[in-house]
Parts: sequence; structure tokens; C-alpha cells
Amino acid sequence: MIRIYNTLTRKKEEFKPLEEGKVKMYVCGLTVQDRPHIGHIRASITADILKRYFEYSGFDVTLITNFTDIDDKLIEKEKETGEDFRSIARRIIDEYFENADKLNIKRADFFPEATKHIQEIQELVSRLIEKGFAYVSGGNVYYDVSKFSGYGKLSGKKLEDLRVGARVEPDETKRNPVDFVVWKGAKPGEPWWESPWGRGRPGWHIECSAMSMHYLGETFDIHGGGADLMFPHHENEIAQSEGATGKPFARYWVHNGRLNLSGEKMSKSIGNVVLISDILKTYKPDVVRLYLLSTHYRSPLEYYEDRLKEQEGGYERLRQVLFLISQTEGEEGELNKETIDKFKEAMDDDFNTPKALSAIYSYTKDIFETMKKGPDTKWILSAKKTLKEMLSVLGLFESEEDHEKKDDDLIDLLLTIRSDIREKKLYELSDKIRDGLKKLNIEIEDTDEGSRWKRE
RNA sequence: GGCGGUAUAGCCAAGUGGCUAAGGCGACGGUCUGCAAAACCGUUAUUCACCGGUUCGAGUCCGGUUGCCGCCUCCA
Repeated sequence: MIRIYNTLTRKKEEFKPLEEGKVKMYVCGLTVQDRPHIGHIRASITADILKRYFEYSGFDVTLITNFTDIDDKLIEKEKETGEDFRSIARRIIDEYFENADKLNIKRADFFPEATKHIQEIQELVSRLIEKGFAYVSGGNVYYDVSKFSGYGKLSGKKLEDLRVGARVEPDETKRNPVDFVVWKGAKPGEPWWESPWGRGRPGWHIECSAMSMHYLGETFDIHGGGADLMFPHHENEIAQSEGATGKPFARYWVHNGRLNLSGEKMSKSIGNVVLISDILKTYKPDVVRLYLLSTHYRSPLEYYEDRLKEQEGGYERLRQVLFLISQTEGEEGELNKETIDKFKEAMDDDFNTPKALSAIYSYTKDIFETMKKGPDTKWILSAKKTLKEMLSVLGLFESEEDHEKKDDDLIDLLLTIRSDIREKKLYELSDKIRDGLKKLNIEIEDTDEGSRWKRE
């Protein structure tokens, strides 16, 4: 039984799908105006873990992740750089995929883009106008927040408080300052689509309502995204969707905690972002994954490079144990039930990856200890199966080392020769090889079973 | 100002009333090894921000105080 924290009820709840054995899930992806950073990746990894664990638990998962490829910032960017907004969007989407693939993030089933769903968006806007939830004013269409009684149920905000705060853009054409735009009229020089309300573009929140319902139905299981999207984005999505359909929208809302940069909020507007492509220049994808999974997805996470570095120790330990058990060949072993149960218990409890990792590390210790005692092939084959299964649910250590095979063969050859030299006790020579390789960032380890090497 | 989150060792981080407070990183000492690395063994929180309360029993529940963070404006 999987329990999941639902922002809507502020409680952990047993997950019961709408349709037996299926999970329909929508996660807000990027607004593709700026290059993907580690915060985006935290959200993607969170979605990835949910998808993987649901699938592991026997569910058939449909995951939709959108790209918002038209918005004010993107238009601004186009004006600044002269580059067409479509081209900017394309470039950033490509960069996202390039990095997400390296990180072994499973692809969603669809990646809808706002500009390719203008029709669905306009249909939704029309529906809202017909039902009296939206009104046309000054070339824009606004959502009338006062018409939706459930407004604020996700974020816990009250309309009165929002009015008092009144940090909403003053706009004479709105009936109420908290009303938000669902269709925005185009100013001269801005991109536009033809609509019954004049030339314009979708508001920011509407595309997620339109696309999620288009792909998953009017009611679906899980809606996710970063905690910063809770308000206003997700609150507005609920208002739009439930206003239009009169049915419940997403049943479980899942929000991952923010990732802050060295104690400061990481944000495009401050400009203090850490690009994922920069991180991956220095750190292995699995190290980044370990870093993100070592904190529960809902907790806030401070980004310090040292903490990424810390994970290299754990990464190395897991790599060692995997190397060690890979030396034992044989038929597929049986799962170690006790360990798997511990792992599942952690994951069942709102995807508690730090706890799941601790089960993996404890088991790693068991493996080293057992192997120290002497060969127990059956046990080791079981450990191999068990460890790999757990790691693969977390998306770790799945990609084969993508280094050049030729180089590897060459190093292996050098090591074979070095073993002969060592047998003749010509240590000066063998150390020379070791030192030389070290300068090439290749480190040799001599063990009872022979020598092995790794890249630094 | 309103709303929400969080406070556990040098660092990260589990802990959802009850055996001696998981796990990782780091550090130190030891075993093994030609040396090194890895691994192994041991040490590293009498105590969970603080003050009260409930209870036979609280890091865990309740009230209060303080600190930090986020949202309320574009943001994963």
C-alpha cells in the first residue's frame, strides 16, 4: 500500500487510483525561457521516482509533463535577443532532454507544448465564459475568482487576505485585482493566435488545465510540480478546470520542496541559478541523483557544492560493492526478502528515498561483511539480484559506463602486464605504471582477486 | 501583515508515543597489504532549538517562545 502526502488535505493518504491498476499523472514542466537548472531537475527526479515506484508496484503509469513555450518572459527574450521565441523554446527543450537523459530520467508519455494546444485552450476559455466563470474585458479574458467558491482550497489562502496583500498587478480592466488572465490580447509586435476574443495568446495557467484534461480526462489521479507552483499556478488550474467541468480535477496534489542556492532562493529573477549542464561537467549523473534522493522530496534542500561532493563517497562505496558482486557469475539469485521489504516499506511511505537509501547502504555493509567471511555463491547471487533491483527502482547505476571501450581494453592489458611484473617482485616498475596511470586520472587498486582500476 | 514549512552529531539525514536515537559523508585509532587504495573492526548525540503541559512513558502529542526558510509577483 502506497501512502502519499496530498497537499489538498495536508495529510498522508493511502493512494487509491481512479481506475484499478492505473496511475494518471501530470507534472508541470518548465517554462522554456531559461536554461534548465538543478531546481528543475529536482522536480523531474521527483516525478521520475514516483513513476518508477508506481510501475515497480505494478501500476500502469501515464505521465504527462508539459512545456510552456509561450509567455511574457519568452516574448521579452525575443525582443531582447531577436531570436524567434519558438527557436529559444526549442533550444531549451533540447537542452533539458539532453541532461534529463544523462540523469536517467524516464521520459514522460507525452510532453505537450502550449502552442500546439491552442484549440483545446480556446475551447476551455469558451466554456468558462459560457458558465460565467470568465469575462471579456479590454481584449483580455479574465477568470472571475469570486465565482469559484473553492478558490484557495489548495494553498490555504483566503480571498480577503489576497486583497489585503494586493501585490497583484494593477489592471484597470479587471473586475477584481485577484482575477487572472486566461486569454491575453496581443500588443503590436507580439505573437498571436486568432480567437473569438481577438488576436492573442493563452494566459499562463490555462494551458495546464487544458492539456492535462485533454490527455488524462477531466478527473485524474496525481498532479505534481514544485512547491512554488502551489500558488497561484495550481490554485488557478483548479479554479479553471473545476469551474469548467464541475468535477474534481486532480485527486492528489504532490509538491516537491524548493531547492535553494546556498541559503538563498534560486530563481530566474535573481539570476543565481546553477545550471544542470554545468553540474554534469563535474559530477557524475548518479552522484547528482544520490544527492537529490538523499533528502525527502518534500523537504527544502539547500544547494551547496560540498554536499554534492559528499555524495561521491557514497557513490564510490556502492560502485565498489557492485564491482565485487559482479565478479560472481551464476544463475539469477532469489530476492532477499527482508531487505526488499525494508526498502518497500520506506518507499511505500510517501516515497521516502533517504530511508530507502539507508536500507541499501545497510545491505551493502552486509554484503561486504559476508564476502569477507568467505565465498557463499548462492547468497551473493541473491545479493546481486536484490541490490540491483533496489538501485534500478531509484534509477541508479543503470547506465553502463559510456567510456571508450578501446581505452578500457588498453588499460586492462597494461594491468595484465603489471601483474606479471609484480609476480616477479619488480615493484619499482609496477609502481611506475601505477603512478603513470594516476597522472591520467586512472587509479589502480590491488586486491586479493587481482588488480582493478577506476577513473577519477 | 497573511499563509505554510522546518529546527536531530563536525556535515547531510531517517525517525508518524514504548527494546540501547537508522543510514551516509567526514575525522581519529586499529586489522589486512611490498607500498597505496578498497574492505573490515572500533571511537565520534546520556540527547533531539528553548520553556511549560498531557502521559506509566515524548525527538515523536498539546500550548508558548526563538531562529531559519518558502509562498502571497515570474519561478520546478
